[in-house]
Amino acid sequence: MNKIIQIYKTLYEKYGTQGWWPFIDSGYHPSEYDFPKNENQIFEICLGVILTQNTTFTSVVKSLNTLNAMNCLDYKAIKNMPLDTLKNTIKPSGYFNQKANYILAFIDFFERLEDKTPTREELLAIKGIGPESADSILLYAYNQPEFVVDAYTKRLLLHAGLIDEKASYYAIKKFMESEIEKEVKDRDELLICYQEFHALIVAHAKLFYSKKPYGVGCFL
DNA sequence: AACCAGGACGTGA
DNA sequence: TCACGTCATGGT
Repeated sequence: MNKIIQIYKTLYEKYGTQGWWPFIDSGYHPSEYDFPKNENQIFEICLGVILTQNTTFTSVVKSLNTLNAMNCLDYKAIKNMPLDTLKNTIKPSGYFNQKANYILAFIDFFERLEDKTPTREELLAIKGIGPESADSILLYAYNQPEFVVDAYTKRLLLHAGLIDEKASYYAIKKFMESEIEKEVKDRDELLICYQEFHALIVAHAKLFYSKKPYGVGCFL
């Protein structure tokens, strides 16, 4: 058993299943993996992914709640909103000028997609969708086994001495995927592992890797 | 008051 | 390719 799997098991035993991705009406869904249930939930995840870029999810929830109260938590309604109204609604999530346009660009793509699963390259071609957002969308909205790397992941792995300071997003992603796939062979099991692992890293890092010096008190 | 948040883009070297 | 500035609100 390699170190990455050891870290996963330790975090899983400590914090349990995280139930990502959370929805506005039903919240987190620990130990339930039959998600998303419908197209609306797929879009809600994608919307949340864009809004949470470099922003706390509690700020994103404010924006999503407001949209929900306006009966605008779906792509058709958002597409028909005046741009200034959309910007105002998502203002608590920060970068509202950029994110409003990112959301509209994603909706254009989403409409053409029908019910197909997008590729990573297609997602990366959308303005506002970078590596982490593409992987988050694939992992949580489309149940594709793509490991998500975020600032917390890099911090944790750096502190554990498992990666180099200047390791790229893609290098870290492939490192994690190859280590995990050495142990997890079943595709469904792999998907759940990727989904839980990223969520567990965020849960753990919020406690030990959000303020400098990073990693103080970390038991890994 | 400074720092960080479930990053991405545009620019210049 | 990559380092750097910019985008913006909100919590600690």
